[in-house]
Parts: sequence; structure tokens; C-alpha cells
Amino acid sequence: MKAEKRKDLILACSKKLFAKQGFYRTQISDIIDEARIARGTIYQYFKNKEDIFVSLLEGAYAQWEQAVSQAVAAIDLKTIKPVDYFRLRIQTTLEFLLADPDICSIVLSMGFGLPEDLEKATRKLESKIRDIAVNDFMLGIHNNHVRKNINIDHAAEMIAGAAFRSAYYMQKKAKTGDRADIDTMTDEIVNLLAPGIFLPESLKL
Amino acid sequence: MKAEKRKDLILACSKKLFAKQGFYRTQISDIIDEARIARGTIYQYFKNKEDIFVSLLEGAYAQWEQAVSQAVAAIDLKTIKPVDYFRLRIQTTLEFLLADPDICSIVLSMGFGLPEDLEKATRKLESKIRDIAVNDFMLGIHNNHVRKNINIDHAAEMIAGAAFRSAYYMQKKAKTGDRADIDTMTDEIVNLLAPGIFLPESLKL
Amino acid sequence: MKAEKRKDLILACSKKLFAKQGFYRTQISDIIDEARIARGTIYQYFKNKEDIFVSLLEGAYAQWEQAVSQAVAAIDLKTIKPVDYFRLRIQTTLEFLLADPDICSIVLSMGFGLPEDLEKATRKLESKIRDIAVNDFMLGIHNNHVRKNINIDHAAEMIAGAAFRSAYYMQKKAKTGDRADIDTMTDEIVNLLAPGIFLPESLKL
Amino acid sequence: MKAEKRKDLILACSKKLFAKQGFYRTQISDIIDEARIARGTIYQYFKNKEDIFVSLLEGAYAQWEQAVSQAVAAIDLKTIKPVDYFRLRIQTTLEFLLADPDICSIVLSMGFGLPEDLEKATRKLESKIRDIAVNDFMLGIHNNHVRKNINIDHAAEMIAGAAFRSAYYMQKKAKTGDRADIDTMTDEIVNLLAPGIFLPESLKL
DNA sequence: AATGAATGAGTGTTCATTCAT
DNA sequence: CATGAATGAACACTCATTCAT
Repeated sequence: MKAEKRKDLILACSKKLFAKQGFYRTQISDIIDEARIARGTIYQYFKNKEDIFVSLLEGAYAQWEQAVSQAVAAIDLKTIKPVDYFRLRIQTTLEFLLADPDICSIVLSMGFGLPEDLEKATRKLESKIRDIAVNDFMLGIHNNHVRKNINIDHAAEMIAGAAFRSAYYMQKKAKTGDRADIDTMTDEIVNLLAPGIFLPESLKL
Repeated sequence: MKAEKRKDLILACSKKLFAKQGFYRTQISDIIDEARIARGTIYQYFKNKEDIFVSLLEGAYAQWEQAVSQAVAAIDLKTIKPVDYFRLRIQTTLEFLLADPDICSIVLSMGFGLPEDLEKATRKLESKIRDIAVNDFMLGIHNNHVRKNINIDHAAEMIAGAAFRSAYYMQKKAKTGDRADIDTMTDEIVNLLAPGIFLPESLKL
Repeated sequence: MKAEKRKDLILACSKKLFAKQGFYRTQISDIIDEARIARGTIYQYFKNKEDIFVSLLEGAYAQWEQAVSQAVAAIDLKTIKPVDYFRLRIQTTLEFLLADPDICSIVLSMGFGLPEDLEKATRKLESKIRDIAVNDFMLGIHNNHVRKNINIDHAAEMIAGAAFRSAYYMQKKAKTGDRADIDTMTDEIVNLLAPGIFLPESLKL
Repeated sequence: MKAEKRKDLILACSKKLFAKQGFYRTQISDIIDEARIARGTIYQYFKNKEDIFVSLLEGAYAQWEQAVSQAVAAIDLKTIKPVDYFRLRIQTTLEFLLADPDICSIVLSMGFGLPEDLEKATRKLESKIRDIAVNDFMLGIHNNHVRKNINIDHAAEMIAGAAFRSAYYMQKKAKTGDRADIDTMTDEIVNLLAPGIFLPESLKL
């Protein structure tokens, strides 16, 4: 149990540093200073610096999956209105991203200039968010709630972009991430995007 | 003139490499191999590696400003319809980003993990796009075309995100960046966002 | 007694590894993996890695001394013929080296690139073999069996070299080290060297 | 040309250090101190530490081949007596080993505990000497100069061992390596080994 | 102006040893 | 006694930058 604590400590400190300085500018020295551990200790828990990074993102990915499935479990899919379903998705995503703003920064800011493995890990979370949006769109079109001429992939891409950007915006504006802020932010996103997505009659429900 | 050629060569090669591999993974060795020049030559034209990066982005920024002012000069601000003005903005931005997909990659992907100076240079272009959106929104509200309860900053942030993401999406989908692709893409963005921005009567014009 | 077992286990595993990989490439991790003990346990029985190495060689040295004295005790020094005495020396040495091929590898292959202490321990066995050869030569000259113009030191050096090399050769050729192989090998060494050492009349005895 | 000088300097200093301390105890720091160059300079000429080692041995190997072919070119193979041919081989080998005592130390002392590549490079010279001995033996048997019941491989192994050991012995005894010393040493080796190799009538020639 | 050999501070990683449990 | 997590000095190697030619 102590060991797990240690590993988590390293992950927590690394996350903070990666978020602030990125992968390359974060040195092993920074991490051990932050975690107040010895140089060698890191290598008892992680194969190398890349391994820390990948572990971090995979942890975040697991948390995200749990958050999404919890959110869906809490609603009645039979009666929920399309726009409210959309709103819930946005809200869940924002909550998750703001609960872990460092991961949000890392995913947002880590670019193409990473070794293949890290790149892949970084994009996994993003692409999963996109995939869910794609699924929702297909269902919405099938149920006659979403306009038929929408380019699903492109729209999903833009919505993912808008969500991440909003989370980034909240951080930048030093929004606290509490319920009120998230609700306001969610409303703004929904107000901006819903009219372009849903058919008028669905919107009026 | 020979000298200017040389400088441009270095910039062109660096841009390509920065776009593909990022700032940190791109080594001076890569650049001199690509440009087929000697190691020391680089330092005749640039103070250091960061200087190349900043020059690159400032060049892109200058081009962007020119593109934007040209686009505005070409239209009649008196008669243009609000949505068409919006469409033009999106189109100009997409054209610019796709004319220089490497710069697009760099701006999109270079994250917080850069030295302060580079970070600033990277964000400059992005923030300028945002600023113009903010101005347009304020004008639109004043002229009663844009709904009044919009959060201008946040909306601008999301639109910038959507634009960059769309350009990234086009690259990924290997769209050629020719007129037809850009027009389609522009329509999709406008169709998604315009209903959430403009008042119904403006939209119908 | 349990403790002694443990110490022997560490020595046995270390010997195997040192023989295969040498001193520097053999890590403490390798030894504990091989011996299936905990990291710290090693330091309960040995001061450090060097101490294991020295213990190993000193054990081998003790065994060698015992083997040599046993062999001499078994013969009648009064009646044995000079060449047979030589043959016995070679045989005893080969038997010993092949009984413990790992030690043979270690002594043969561990070179000058060791810390002074280890170097000394490694050479002790070799030099002892040489010393005995020197003594034998002196006796042989005194008794008029060995040609007088022999350079004793040099000859002893070469004979030691030949003996070790033969043992190495046997290992390499996957000779089993059983009696028949050793006898053949002994004959070959004696046939090669004896004519150059002994006076013709001694040889004919 | 300057560059070649530099490479040779690094090789010379490394050779000295490898001979004295072995591969593992010789650090890059030692080499740069000895050669009075900067850390990075080494890596301009060699891929890594192992590459220096291998280059060293391959250089020695090339020199050895040249020495051997020169020696054979200088004699009349038709008229030379078998023992004199043997003596010439021994002399050539000793001359070579003593001309470069550090290489001699390295080959003699580097053991099995090296990475595969280094091991192979180290053994190459040794095995070449053995191969030549094997060839000579086969010729000698065919011409009825060498006794037929000799085990060629084993004898070659022992002769190689004796030769290297003799060179090592000369170094240890601080023999100067000049002609007189080499001649004496050669005679001693020939006197010790020739009677066990050649048939009596060949020896008397 | 152009070159590319030389530089050396800085980096991730290893591994023998220690010590609290 | 046995354990194995923790340690940190030591290591090979990198790479942006300099500077003599």
C-alpha cells in the first residue's frame, strides 16, 4: 500500500510539472525535487520518463471512462430530451476536464512533436471524446432530432475542440470549477452549438 | 539577396521539421541536413534555435495580417449581410491556415511546454484570431444581428478552437486545400455555428 | 548450518554468473535472481560484490592446494619416473580445472582490468601453479633429468599457459571432463612439452 | 589530416587505458583527461565506448596481418628448414606483440565477461594466430616434418597460449623488446616446443 | 560569408549499497 | 536473520553553441 502511495506521488508531481512545462522541459530532476524522493526511486516504479507520461494519460483515460458511464447510468434514456442529453454530455466532459485541469492542459498542449508512443497516448482521450460525439450524432439523426446534412466527423471534431477550449478558457479565467461556473459554461456551449445541430422542433421540446 | 535566400531556406526547412517533430525533437542537425548547409551557417542568420522558431511564427503572423486586411478590402462593408461577413472570416482563416499547413500544425500543437518567449509567439496568432472575433461580435451585437446574451470571450475562444480544429481535420483527412474543399468546410462551420450566434431575423436575410 | 548453506548458495550462483559474464557485467540483481534471495541478504554474508569474488577465488585456491597435496601423498616419490611425475602434475591440474570449469573461466578470463584486490586474488591461483612448476624444474635440474639451459621462469610461465589453455580448450570442445578425456589431453600436453624439457636419457626411462 | 590525428590520439590514449584498467574500469572521463580533449569530441569520431574498443582491436588485427605477410615474403619457402620456419613464426608473433604491448595486454586480459561484439573482436586476433598455427601443422605433417599423432587443434591452442604468455612475461620482466631479448625469448620457446612437434630427423637438419 | 571540428553543461538512467520493517 | 524499497553517486551520451580556418 505504501508502494502504491509512492507511485501516486510520483504521478501527481509529474502531472503538475508536465502540465506546466510540457514533457521535454520537465526533467527527472524537477520531478524528484517536487516529490522529495531520490533519483533512483523513480525507476523503481517506472521504466523511464516516457512511462510516467503514458501512465498518467492512461490513468486519466480510465477515470474519464468511469465518469462517462456513471453519468449515463444516472439518467433515464427513455424520457430525456435530446438537447438535455447533449447538455449532459457537455457537462460531464467539462466536469471531468476541470476536475483534473493538469491533464486537460497536457492533452490540450501536447503536440505532434512527441515520440510516437506518447503522441498516441495523448490523442487517445481526445479521440474517445470525439468517438462518443460521433455515436450520439448517429443516434440523433436516426431519431430525427439532428439535421440530416451534418458532417458528423467534422462536427464531432469541432465540438471536441470547443469543449477542450472551454475548459482551457475556464482555467485561464481562473474560474473555480465549481457547480455554478460549470453550469454557466455548459449553457453557453449548448446555446452556441445546439441551434446548429438540432432540428427546430427538437430544440423547442 | 543571396543572404535573404539563405535565411528563407533555413526558415522553410525548420518549419517543415518543427511541424512534424515539434520544437524539442527538432535538432539543429536535422535542420542543417535538410537545408544542406553547414552547422555554423545557421548562427549567421539566427541568434539560436529559439530565434528560428520565433521568426517563423512572426512571419506567419505578418502573412495572416495581410491576408485579413486584403479580404476586408475586397468587400463592401455597407451591403454585406452579417452571415456572409461571418462566412468570409471563416473562409479567410481556413485559406490562410491551409495555405501553410505546417504553421497550422505548429500553432495547433505547440503547447505550454515551451519557454515563455516561444509560448508567447505561438499564442500570438491564435489570440489575434480571437481578438478579431471579439470585435466582430461587439459590432454584431451593436447592430442587432447577434444575440445579446452571448459570452463574447468564450464564444470567440470556441470559434477559434473550431477553426483551428477544422484546419487540422482537413489536413488529417488529406483534403487538398483547394477551393471546393474550403468552401464545403466553410459551409459546415457556418451551418454549425451561425444559428447559435445570430438572431433568427439576421439569419434569414 | 542454515547460514552456511545460504552463503554457499550465493557463492555458487555468483560463480556461475561471473564465469559467464565476468565481474562487471554480473550485477547484484543477477545474483539475487539466480539465488532467489532478497537483495539485502547478500550483504549479511559478504561485505560487498568484490568480497564475493575474492571469497570465490580463495575457496578455489584452498581446493587446489588440497588437490595437489593429495596427489603427491598418493605416490612414491622415491620410485616415480621424472616424466610420470610431470604427467601427474599436468593431470592433477587438469582435473582440478575441469572439476570447476567456472573457476577456470574466471581465472583465465579475468584480466588486468580489475581493482587491485581482485586482480591479486585472480592471479594467486595462476602464480601458485607457476611456483610449483618452478620448484619441480629446480629439482629436475638438480637430479639431472631436466636440461640445464632451460629458463625456468619462462618455461613455467609457458606451461601454466598451456595448462590453462588446454582446460579452456576442453570446455570449448565440450569435452566431458571424464577420465578418458583428461587422460588423452594429459598425454597430448606431455607429448608436446616433455621432449623440450627433459634430457633424452630421462625421457627414455 | 588533422581529423585523422585526432582519431589516432583518442585511440592511443584509450589503448593505454584499456590495457591498464580494462574496458569497464576505463571511463570516458579517463580518456578525455588523458587525451586532453572535450567530452563530446570522442563522439565525433566514435559511436560509443565499445566502438573505440573494437576500432582498436581491428587496427591491431590489420597490423598483425601485415606483419605476418611481410615476414613470409622475406623468406625463401623452398629452402627454409622446418624448424627455422617455426622459429620465424614465433619471432614474428613476439615482435608484433611486443611492438604493441598494450594490445597484447588487452587481448590477453580481456575476458569472457564482455558484450558479445567486444568478445568477438578480442578473440579475433587470438584465433587468427591459432589458425595460422593449424595451417602450418597440416603442411608440416604432409611434408613429414611434424609427428603424425599430434592433435593439431590442441597443439595450436597451446602454442598460442605459450606465445601470448611469453609476451606477457617479457613485459612483466621489463624486457626491453629489443632484438636481443626477442631472439633469446624465441630460442627458449623453440627449444621448449620444437622437440615435441617435429620428428627427430627434421630437428637435426 | 561559410565551414565543421571542438566544446562542456546538462540529461536520463544504472546499480551497489543501506536500513527501516 | 531476511526483506526489498530507497538511495544517490556515477555513468555514457547528447546537442546547442562557438570559433579558428
